[in-house]
Amino acid sequence: MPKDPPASPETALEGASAAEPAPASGTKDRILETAMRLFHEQGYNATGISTILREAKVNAGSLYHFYGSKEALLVGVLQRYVEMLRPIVLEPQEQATDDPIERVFALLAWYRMGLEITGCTMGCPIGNLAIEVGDSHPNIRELIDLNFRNWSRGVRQWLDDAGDRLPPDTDREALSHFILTVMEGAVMQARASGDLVPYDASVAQLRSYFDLLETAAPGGARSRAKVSARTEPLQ
Amino acid sequence: MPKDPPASPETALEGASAAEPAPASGTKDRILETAMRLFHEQGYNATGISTILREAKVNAGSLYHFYGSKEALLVGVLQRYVEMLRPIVLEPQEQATDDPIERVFALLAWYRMGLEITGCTMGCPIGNLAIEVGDSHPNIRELIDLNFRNWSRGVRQWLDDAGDRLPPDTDREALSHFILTVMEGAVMQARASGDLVPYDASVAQLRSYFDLLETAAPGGARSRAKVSARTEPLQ
DNA sequence: GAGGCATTTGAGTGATCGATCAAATTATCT
DNA sequence: AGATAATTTGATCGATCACTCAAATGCCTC
Repeated sequence: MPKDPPASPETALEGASAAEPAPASGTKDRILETAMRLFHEQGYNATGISTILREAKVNAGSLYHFYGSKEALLVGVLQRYVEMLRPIVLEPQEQATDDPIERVFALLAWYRMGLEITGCTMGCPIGNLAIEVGDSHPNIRELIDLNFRNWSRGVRQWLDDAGDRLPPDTDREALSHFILTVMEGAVMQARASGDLVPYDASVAQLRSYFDLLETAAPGGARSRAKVSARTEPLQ
Repeated sequence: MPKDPPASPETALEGASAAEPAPASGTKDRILETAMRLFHEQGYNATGISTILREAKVNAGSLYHFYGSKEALLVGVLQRYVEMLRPIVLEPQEQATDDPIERVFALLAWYRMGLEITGCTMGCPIGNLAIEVGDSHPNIRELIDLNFRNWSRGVRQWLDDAGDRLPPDTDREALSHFILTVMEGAVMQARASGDLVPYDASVAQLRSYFDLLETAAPGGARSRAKVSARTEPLQ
């Protein structure tokens, strides 16, 4: 059973503020968090500096004192996401369950919660930026890639932890990329359709894939309780 | 063996122009095709009307004679994509192979070609718009969704054609959404990483899933030639 | 409390945004 | 040819864009 209900994706961001020893102003953090929220809600290009200034209650000079340009602000946002990945995204799932494979699906359920709360309007902030500004400047693309690679590496650790529940020749590196692929693609489709049906369908297919993999693993076909009839070995 | 090499995703667009009885000007088409290309290359928000005007060699008044606003132009682009889906995207794969499941992977190989040609800088134009402008206005979201639903429906037809090569209780509707999910997510990751590795990894995992499904199908484990060791029933 | 540095103020920069419109031109039809 | 409609021209609109900067204010140390 779950140990601890993880915070929703949309409320989890605030929790990362008080981590550092409160370095003076707070203005810089307010700018960063406002930019993070607006970039997520509206996208990077659609978010004007003036909107950030208004919502963060900051003057233009202050923003440009801390961040030399809008792009530098984006870099700051992406660096923050790198910092937040483990404590906000991965660790809550590790708290939620000890089962390494269930952690994968707990993570997918966490993103589902983000979709549900926003009525399928806001997707993965990194994925959004990957598509909108992914190839504008090299260091930005690399920061987005870093977020993705860390995400996949975290999932990959879980897959490694699953041991012989997966077939020994399973390409766990590829499988971890695949899981990120499924999450991002499913979120995109949920936003386009305006409901969670395609998201749930994709997660269900991924679950079916894992069931088949576990059935094929040396651990045996009986390791999991509810394996659908179609995953039985030949009758 | 393949019957006919399908045109690449990046050159296929031009072929759809001469379909109609050449209705006068050509200006409208030139505007639409230029907008289609620029939205794909740069995104919707990052593309200025002035750029479209310059590259299409058209004056502002002409554009606004045909399209009342930038958003109306986007609607025109999305409608064009709806028209192009079957002749440009789906039918070439049906020409390429008769095997319904191989058509799925031929389609994925087609998108891979688009990534390869552009050096992993341009993704799926619909997916890009889904994320960037997906929830700006309802009719736009619906047009994007229409593109996705038609895409999935086409794939779903192939899955139906596969008959008993898939387990009878397979949720083919969900599986067709899943395939779109994998394509879009894999394209996103390829753009972020700047190479095709995560794309190929995701497609390989999807292939592995299909192998497992086919093995579990009543048609039997021996229907396909090269099934990896891990897909064997219990040893 | 004086000096020095970080931060904040907020008016203002030129550039570009999407969009407008009257006039000129071209095409279509009688 | 003449009338009517469709299309094209291109200057121009106000709004907003990302951004600058000199001056004012706060904060810390000595």
